[in-house]
Amino acid sequence: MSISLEVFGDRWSLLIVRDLMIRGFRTFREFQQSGEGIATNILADRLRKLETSGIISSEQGEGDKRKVNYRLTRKGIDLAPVLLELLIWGTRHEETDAPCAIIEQMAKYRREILSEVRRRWRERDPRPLQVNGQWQLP
Amino acid sequence: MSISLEVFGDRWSLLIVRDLMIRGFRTFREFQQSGEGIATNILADRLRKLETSGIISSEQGEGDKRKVNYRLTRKGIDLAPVLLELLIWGTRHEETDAPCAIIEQMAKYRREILSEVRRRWRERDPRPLQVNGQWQLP
DNA sequence: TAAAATCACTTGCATTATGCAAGTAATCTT
DNA sequence: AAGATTACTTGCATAATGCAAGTGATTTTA
Repeated sequence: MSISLEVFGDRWSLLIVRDLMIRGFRTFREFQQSGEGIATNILADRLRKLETSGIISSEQGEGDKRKVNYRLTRKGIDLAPVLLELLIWGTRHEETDAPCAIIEQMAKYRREILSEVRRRWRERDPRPLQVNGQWQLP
Repeated sequence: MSISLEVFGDRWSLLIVRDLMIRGFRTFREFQQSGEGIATNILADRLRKLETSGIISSEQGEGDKRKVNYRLTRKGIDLAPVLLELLIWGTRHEETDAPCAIIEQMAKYRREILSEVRRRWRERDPRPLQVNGQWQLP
């Protein structure tokens, strides 16, 4: 009934979740340089809040100990259907340059996309699922 | 690919959309008194922005000319799948007091809920679809 | 039919959040 | 050993939000 404000009441949090889920981001640096233009203090704050609310987790990078790897939790990856519907909606109503075929494809292959999102999460596959608008399905 | 910031980058807009979609809200007053605690200036601003971005429309109330009736546009009602997935997610992960049965029911009856949401929108049926957590399906 | 109430807002101001640039500590590379 | 990289923090200006009160158009009440 209520809507989680820690993810949806904020300008940046959902973008972070999306980048973890489909762009394969892992580190602070990747978020910072992604071109969205989030300030580093805000990024740090949002990562902290997402962790506090159980949507992401963090662990020190193995190998390079400076790095911190962020990852969606189970609760976080369960946002996949929400995000997918949102992307379909956005593609349908916002992007004027998206061909109808792509929209229909996304809607048609919901299941396949979702199962691939989940597979990559489970197996910690870091490859981005969407590369300039194209879904990388198996 | 991108996420609409006029709806999802903000604390209030999505709540307004939800209230239009499943609580059957129509007027300024209803939003204001809904208990969420939105300030009237912010409410006015968000309604204006949602209208500007084509998600809601407004018209003068017939009968009482003081009233303004807000309504989702086609673009707005197309957010139904997003919102439903979000409610399912929220019920599953936030509300500790929600029985599993209700979650399963929501997930199972996606289609029915969506088609009822759309029917009520088409026919301008003002009854709330959810009354204290219970879906009012036909 | 005049006064009070209702409705959808607006205005002014204090508080809070955000953005920006610079800085820091730990680790890693050269 | 010096410089670069990483994940942040800090200080401060700017923008957004919240609060209380006010406005004008209508509608209801006495």
